[in-house]
Amino acid sequence: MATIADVAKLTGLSRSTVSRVINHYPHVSEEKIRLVRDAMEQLNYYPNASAQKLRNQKTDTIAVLVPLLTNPFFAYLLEGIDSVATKYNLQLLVCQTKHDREKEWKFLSLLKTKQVDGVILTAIENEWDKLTEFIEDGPIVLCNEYEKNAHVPTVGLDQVYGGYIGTKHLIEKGHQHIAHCRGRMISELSSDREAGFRKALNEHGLAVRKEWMFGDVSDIEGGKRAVREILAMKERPTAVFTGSDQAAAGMISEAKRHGLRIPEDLAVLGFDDQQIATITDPPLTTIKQPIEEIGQKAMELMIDIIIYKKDVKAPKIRLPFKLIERGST
Amino acid sequence: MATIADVAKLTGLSRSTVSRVINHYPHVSEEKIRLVRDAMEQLNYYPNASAQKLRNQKTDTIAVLVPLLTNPFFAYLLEGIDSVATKYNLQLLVCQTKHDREKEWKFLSLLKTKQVDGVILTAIENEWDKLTEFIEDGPIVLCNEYEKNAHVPTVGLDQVYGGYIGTKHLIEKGHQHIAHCRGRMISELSSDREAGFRKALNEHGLAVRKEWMFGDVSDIEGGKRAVREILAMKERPTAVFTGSDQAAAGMISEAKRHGLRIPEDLAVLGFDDQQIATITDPPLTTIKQPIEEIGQKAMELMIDIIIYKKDVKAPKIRLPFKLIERGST
DNA sequence: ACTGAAATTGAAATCGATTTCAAATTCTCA
DNA sequence: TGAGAATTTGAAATCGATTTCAATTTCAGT
Repeated sequence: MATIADVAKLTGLSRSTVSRVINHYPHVSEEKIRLVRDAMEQLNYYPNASAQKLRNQKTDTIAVLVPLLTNPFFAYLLEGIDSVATKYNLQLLVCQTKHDREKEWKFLSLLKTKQVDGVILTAIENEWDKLTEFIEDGPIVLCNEYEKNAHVPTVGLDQVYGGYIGTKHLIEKGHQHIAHCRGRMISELSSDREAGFRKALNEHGLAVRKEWMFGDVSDIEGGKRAVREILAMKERPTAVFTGSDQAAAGMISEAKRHGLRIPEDLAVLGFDDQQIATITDPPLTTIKQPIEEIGQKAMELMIDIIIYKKDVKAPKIRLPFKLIERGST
Repeated sequence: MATIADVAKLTGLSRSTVSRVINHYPHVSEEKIRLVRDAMEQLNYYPNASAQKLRNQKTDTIAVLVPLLTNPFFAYLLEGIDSVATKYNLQLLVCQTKHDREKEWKFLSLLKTKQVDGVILTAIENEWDKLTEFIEDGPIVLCNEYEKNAHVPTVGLDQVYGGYIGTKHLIEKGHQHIAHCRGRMISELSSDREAGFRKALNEHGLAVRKEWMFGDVSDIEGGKRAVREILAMKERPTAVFTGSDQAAAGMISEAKRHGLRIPEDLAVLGFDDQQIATITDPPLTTIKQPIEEIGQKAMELMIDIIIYKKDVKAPKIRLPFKLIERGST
């Protein structure tokens, strides 16, 4: 492998001058520039990235922690993050936590070893108090999932309100018996959404039935499982408000398989408005989250911090969302 | 930031000894080990990754090039790759090409700058001849997509045979008018599958109708589009063999929306056996690819090369697959 | 107590770039 | 023409680790 010293030797110049050419510094004569360029070509020289990172004290790499690569929600979030990263020539180190606290911890340690310039979290596995120590090691941006007392930039939605309008929609459709499938129990996002759900029921004098509250439902299989539980009940809900289109699609499929009609026997409301929402039968009524925008915004904040060195403080950015009515409710 | 020199100074030892402790070398006295450990803790010291990479001449990072993060097929491929990478403590630099030749080129150049120890390709955008120059810069492993005369380790399926048995299944179901939706035109994988399709038709004396051959169909939207084209035809196929479950799901949804019955009016055969295949109505008959295994195998080959320094040559590994009959055919 | 082997430790070189500082050269304009 | 400024270039320090080589100390077994 050719190094900068080889180029210097071949041209008869110093490493400094070669470096100046590589980095387009002014005050290098045209003649030497050409000389160096030719030598680099001839030697098939490429600067060693590790050496540059060491010297420049930055890596131009951002770690993105996602719980599950195969969950399309996070794929779209990544897509949003990637679209902005690409524009600024930043690399993405994709880290899958599989909801494992230790993995999350290990990945955050990339900040300590200066392997990345920043971390974007799309979920939170550990207690936030335990994660605060990493803040001094480099910028952390939170997106999608959030944490009320986290003093870091955050991008997300008003999930209480999301839960509220979704539930209200079902009530307005005439439902009195409404179930709720939430995501993980440790998720503040899910808890907020549930709070919105409860608020809507309360306002309309409807009771919250705890046997109709399902936890940890976040994919197709989870949706199917919930339906099976519902089918085993004497008293069944007539509508379900679900935390993701994946889960909702699983519910519709399983419910139909057991002879229920959607929405007559069971109305299903999704969340996200993913592609899958258009191919269920009937198509899903859902609350559209601007997933890619959430990712973009998060990466833009990161860029403000690490590239433009702005002091962004810890803004809590809330993006808008809306209900999209299709056939499932 | 504390460096190894700070630890050395605090302990009164040399950097060498500290380094030995960090790397668990033998021949360091218990006493000094404790001393160094304490100092590291006290100074909150973490070794600088860039410095280590520079010195060790390896990055423990693999670049994975995928065309599209939001395509679930590649998400599962990534999942397979990641599962093995995690086991060996390798980082994944995820690079989305968006089917762009220049991006692919740029990402492959990570090998030249020694930013990654190897590259896994899951698709190919440039002419293979143009990519061969990168082989000398570091190991390249091909998975999913392949290239007949590429002298690099490759993991995939016998797609000709896949196309053949899929088509044969439709023929055995009594269909005489069969359409085919393939992926990108530059994909050898897609071409092989199409070859299998043609072979099956030929063997049964059925003609290939070029207006029933759809190119570039690779997601839900593509499937819907193809159905709209079919509906506009005077002579319609009675069955479609599609290159992905995504596309097949889109077709079923759109066909039903226009009043076609599945499979009576239009039989749809998918490919991959993704989660979505179980929630369409009727559920999808499909050819199951062991997607995650493909990814795992590819990463295992990479590990044989970069960790175990095996001379793996350029094996072409072909994994098995099978047809899963559900309701759509 | 002595000898050869093993254990323990440190000084200095090295990985491959960038940047500072200063020296040498060229330019500008009174 | 000469002084001061601007341009051009290189030597050496630096980023933060690892490793080689050699020196010293300790150990095992007579």
